[in-house]
Amino acid sequence: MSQGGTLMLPEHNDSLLELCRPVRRILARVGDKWSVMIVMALKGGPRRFNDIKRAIGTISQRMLTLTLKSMERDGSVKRTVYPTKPPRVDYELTALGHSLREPVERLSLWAIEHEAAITKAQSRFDALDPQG
Amino acid sequence: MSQGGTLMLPEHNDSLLELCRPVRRILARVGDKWSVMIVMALKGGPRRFNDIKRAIGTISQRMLTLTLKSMERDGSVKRTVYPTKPPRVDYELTALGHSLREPVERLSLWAIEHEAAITKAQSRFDALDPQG
DNA sequence: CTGCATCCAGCGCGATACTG
DNA sequence: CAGTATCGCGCTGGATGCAG
Repeated sequence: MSQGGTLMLPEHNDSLLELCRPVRRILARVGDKWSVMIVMALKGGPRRFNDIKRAIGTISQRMLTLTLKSMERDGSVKRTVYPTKPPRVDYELTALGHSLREPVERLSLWAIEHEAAITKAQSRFDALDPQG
Repeated sequence: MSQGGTLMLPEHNDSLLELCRPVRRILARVGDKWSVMIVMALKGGPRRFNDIKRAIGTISQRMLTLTLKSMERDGSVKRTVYPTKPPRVDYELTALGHSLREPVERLSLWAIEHEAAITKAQSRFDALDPQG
């Protein structure tokens, strides 16, 4: 679905807020500190653990492991172990993971487009409301 | 921008990950526990503080205040005080706030569409990996 | 190379009580 | 009705060390 034009969410009644729970669950995943970076890093195809780690640069090993595992649990990342020596583990987006890319990139574009406006609004706000 | 078809984010090189920082900042906002629910609640027009609170139902007064304030700071919510007695305060989405609705709803639709698949993937994963 | 366990600091957020 | 202040718990996430 989500064909061409209009979006089909209901108006602001309370049943809408019921819908928000799964949405929130997902957004919490996507909005956590690293998921989006990982989606981006895996955009071009399979990558190895330390390759991803280097690409992101500032992520700790712990958080990379944890985030990858929860994304694997969600079914958006596939983990493949090659029993070589030393071991090699590849991660890649599943179909579900790739389908997530589009809305995520849309939100990313929004963020990039409006970053300046937001920063400016914040400065203005902080000027009027010194440490409020 | 974000005209019709394809998205224009760069491929998975490292400069992309630079872009991720502002994106992450925004997603952290959007992905926090309440922002989306508030965007949804304000979708139809201005609402009063306790009206929003009732609509969401489970939000604490503290978090509603804090989230509204940070959204106001971001420039996505406008706060209007009517000096009546008792006081009345309306909150509404600004143009920026409304522009956020579209990508947020897109992600919401994704979440709704794929919730079942995700839940199923999680069950399957948990079955294979008992409390791992 | 990959990835788990442990320890620990910080803050997100809810509960509660109080003000104009 | 709208908003602030305080307290406390639990989770997030970084650092470090160990193991296959």
